[in-house]
Amino acid sequence: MSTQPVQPVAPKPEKPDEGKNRYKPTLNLPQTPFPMKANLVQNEPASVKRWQQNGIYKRLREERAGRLKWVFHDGPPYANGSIHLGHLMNKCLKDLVVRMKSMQGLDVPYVPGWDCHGLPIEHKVVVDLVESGKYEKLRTLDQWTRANAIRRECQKHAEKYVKLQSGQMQRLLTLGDYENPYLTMSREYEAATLEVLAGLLERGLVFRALKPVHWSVANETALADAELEYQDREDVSVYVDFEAADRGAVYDAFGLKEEVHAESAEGAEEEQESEEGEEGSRSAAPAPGTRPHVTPSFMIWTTTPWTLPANLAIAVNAKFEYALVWIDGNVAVVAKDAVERVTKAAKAEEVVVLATTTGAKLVGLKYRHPFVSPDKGEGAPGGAKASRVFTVVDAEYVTLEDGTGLVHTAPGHGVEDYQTGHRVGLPIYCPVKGNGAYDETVPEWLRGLDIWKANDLIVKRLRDSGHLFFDHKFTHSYPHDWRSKTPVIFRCTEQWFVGVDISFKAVSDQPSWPSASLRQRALDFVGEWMSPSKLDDAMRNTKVEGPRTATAEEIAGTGGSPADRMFDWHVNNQVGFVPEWGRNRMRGMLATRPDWCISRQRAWGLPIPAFDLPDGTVFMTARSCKAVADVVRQKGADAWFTMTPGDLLAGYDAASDSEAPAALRADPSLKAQARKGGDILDVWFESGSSWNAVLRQRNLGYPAELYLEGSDQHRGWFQLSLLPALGVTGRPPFKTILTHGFMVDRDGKKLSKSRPDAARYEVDSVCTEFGMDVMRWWVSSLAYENDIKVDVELFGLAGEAYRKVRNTLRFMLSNLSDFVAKDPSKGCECGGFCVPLKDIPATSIDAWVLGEYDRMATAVIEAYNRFDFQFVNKALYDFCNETLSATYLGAVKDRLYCDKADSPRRRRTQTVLWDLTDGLCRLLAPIMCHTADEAWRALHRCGNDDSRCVHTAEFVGAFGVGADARWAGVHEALQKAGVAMEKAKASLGVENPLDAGVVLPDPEGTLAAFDCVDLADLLGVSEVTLDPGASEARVIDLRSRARCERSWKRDGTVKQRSDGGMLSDRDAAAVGVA
RNA sequence: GGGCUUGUAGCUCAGUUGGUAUGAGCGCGCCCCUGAUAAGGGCGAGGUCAUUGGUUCGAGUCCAAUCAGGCCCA
Repeated sequence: MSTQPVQPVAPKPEKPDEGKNRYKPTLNLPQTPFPMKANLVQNEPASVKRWQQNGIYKRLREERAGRLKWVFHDGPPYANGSIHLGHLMNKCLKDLVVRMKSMQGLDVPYVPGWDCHGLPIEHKVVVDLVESGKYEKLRTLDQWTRANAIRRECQKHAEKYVKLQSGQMQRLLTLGDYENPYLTMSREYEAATLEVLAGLLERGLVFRALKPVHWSVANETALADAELEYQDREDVSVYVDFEAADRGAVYDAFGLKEEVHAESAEGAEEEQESEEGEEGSRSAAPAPGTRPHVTPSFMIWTTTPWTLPANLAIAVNAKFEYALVWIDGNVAVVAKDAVERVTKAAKAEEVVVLATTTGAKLVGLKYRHPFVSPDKGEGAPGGAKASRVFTVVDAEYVTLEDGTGLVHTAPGHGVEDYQTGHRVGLPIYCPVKGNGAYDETVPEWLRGLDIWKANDLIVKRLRDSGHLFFDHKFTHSYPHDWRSKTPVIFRCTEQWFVGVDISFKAVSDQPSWPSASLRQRALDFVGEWMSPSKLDDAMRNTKVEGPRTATAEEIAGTGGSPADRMFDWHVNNQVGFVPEWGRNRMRGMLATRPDWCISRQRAWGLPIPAFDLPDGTVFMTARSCKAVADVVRQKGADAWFTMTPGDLLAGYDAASDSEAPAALRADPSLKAQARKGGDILDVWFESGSSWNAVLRQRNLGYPAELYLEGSDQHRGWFQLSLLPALGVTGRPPFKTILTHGFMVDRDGKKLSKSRPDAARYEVDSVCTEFGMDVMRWWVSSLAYENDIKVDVELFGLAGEAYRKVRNTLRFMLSNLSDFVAKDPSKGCECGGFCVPLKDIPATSIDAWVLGEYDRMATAVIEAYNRFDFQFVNKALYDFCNETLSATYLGAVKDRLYCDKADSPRRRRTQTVLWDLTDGLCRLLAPIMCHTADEAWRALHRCGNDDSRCVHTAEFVGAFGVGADARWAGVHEALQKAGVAMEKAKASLGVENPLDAGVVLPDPEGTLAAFDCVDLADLLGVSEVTLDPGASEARVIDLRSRARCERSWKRDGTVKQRSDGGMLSDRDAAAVGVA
């Protein structure tokens, strides 16, 4: 225990004016049921419930029916797992857009949706089935029944997460048609997606081609990246010499001159004889810079010798330097920087670099395949021009980290190889069948052989023929099929594509369509980058266009006609981008994107309605696709798995379909013998069809005004919506694209799920710790176009700002407890205590604050319309903090408290407070939906049964009370006086402003037009007087003057009254004493 | 490695067509009020504008390179 003596606490000296509180009961002190503590955790869900019960979304749509339409379209999140902070921000930004447009009197439909198909769900479901042992049973079923069983499980999974996420998103206080969301797995949606596919087929944009995919030999199926497991595996690494077909050309490329001397003729003969190798005549290395009498080779490296039969090219990097090296009697081309590594590994003895050259010089040189002879019918059909001769090509992806800098290229067995093959016009050759055995196009000794067994055979063959420079076994990480645990291979399979460079085919209903390709059309609509000033001009000169359902003039009574201020990024028929640099980004991606592979070999998705005819032709036309779409609309995509081809095509008349295969047209009954294809559509095709499945199918309006997603969607949803929409409708599905950035941690690094405090960043957790209105305030404060830093500290900051705004509202409400308003928007002429706004003098402090509101609200609405929520946030905060809390409310406190309750001056101020609170709640409503509604309902005295709601109201852009233009000068003078007051504190010892008076200089007589009591109240002093002769503000110590016991002012009128109290004239009148 | 993009006070951000950083809010420090009170108000301190080089009479602003991040590709 402390032994320090306890100091007796001296009783506080009684203040001289003990009777200070004597008049307190006579004051009009603030009073309100609107609590300081928000208790958002309980109250927000209550608001959500009330909005749901009152059907706010539906009511809003009904009230706005006939107004100008503004269609926002939601990109579907994936129906898997709980939502995270990224969803929170994304959905809140969307909600801000929907609400702020709605509050400008526009009709803004918003249908939330979910992406339901796809691998992540199927994968999860199959893992669960395997773990529970049910999968083994499924294996015994046929392909279609098994798929159907898996699909049923997937559907249950998707439904579960749609429900979960829907609840979570509504907890974010977002407003939308949650009763009728769109699901990509619903029948109507699926049918609409197939109609998009049919539209593309009609224009001739869909085709079938080979593409390498990860292939499981064990299960004979294609695998997605998520289905790969990396395991260690021992393989053979081989360095193979591919002989040059024209030795002279190679030496020329290295700048080695033909040596002209006596033996040259003889030497030439020797060369011809030694074609098969010089193993017997190992000569000494020639001097560097001289041309050896040996045929050089291109040395490649591979760890998959089984792909060598499919070799169609050697790739080099044009930028690298390559060496011509003498290695123990052979001459090989190897990247200069790889020479030492390669020869050391092979323990070569004599290594001499004879010359070097750039990769660019090697491009176009010819080489011979070591064992494939096209002239014997081996190899790719039409692959080699002459016997065994192939070409060296350039490829940027060639590196020096492994191998020789020369890359064995088999377009049928690798993604990069495929792209290179595509680029230089090689066939996509894959001599390996689905079961992992070679087909009939390989050399005889390999035919029918399993590729893994062929590895050793090929190595032996190369060694025997002298083409093997070096080989060794090594262990590396290699992809395996997650289910069978067997190694996967790259294998070309037939896939469906949407071609981006195909000219459009004319169709009957749009005969005049230009034939430009999808890529060209997309680039045209994305357009060129615009400088900020050019963009500004363009926007100024562009009038709003689109599917008007009402003219701007028809939007009556929307105060200040927001339509006049409508801000449209969509100009010159080009898509608008927010931020503008998105245009460049998208442009670059469109310019370089490959054809779109739209087929997948899975069960959980929308089937591609293609059929194999008995003669082996694959058949899918626009009309057959539509016929299946009709079936899907009735029965869902499951019909594909349960119905027969004949039934699926029952509504299809092949005889009248000019696109149908000839055999089918001749004999339409063949369709009964067709076999259903096993491919499903890429899920991106489904979400990329939402403009049709949602906007057009539900008659919401097309195109959408805005798509809003993360910037990753420039490649994803934006682009993959744009392409099909252009193919089918000829127009982009959106007028403007808005992108936001991604969340990073406090150090600007990518967020990791394993961060130690991850639990605090769960959506549920931030909702409980901070409340959604705080989180929404945080979202509105973000510079969302860049990376977004997330940190609980920042949420705390948002919480403080929230409390500031809340307290400002509370203070205003608390001063309206005795105020009865009668719809001030109609001029306050009927009953109530409202003072008509037109009666407010321009020089009054009330006119000033209304003028400030007009300025703020106008700027805020403009900022809303350019999606600059950060500006909105700041403007609203500053208005609450500076204009109201620090300035106006501080100044009018005295009259609110001390004036007689029904004095005209007090009622005037209350009128203004009422209007400000009402207007402010509306402007805040898109951001803090719960609190704005809570305050607005408190203002309007809504009881529990009253369904009125701020969210169906509209913004008040301006009250139109002109404030005197000289107010700016007044505030400047007051600012200076404030600084003088600070100084006076020290010099005069006046600490309480009410103990002071201020003499303001007024050389031009400007201030004389204003009420000195207003000025005194703004400064917080007891009295302001003017001095036209002064140049600086002067502070006067008024402590010798009597002080009003009620208002504490020393205004010079204070004297003893009939009740014995010291009161000023105003207070005496208010209390009713003489 | 490529395309797009970010880097201004401790923190979040303004900084218009190049012309001295009047920067703003929060936080921090000092003070006032106690009739907005787990509130309200006033004043003040804080920055070599990521680094380096260039263009210019003059650069946070234009150009180039570098460093550290982000998204999408490879």
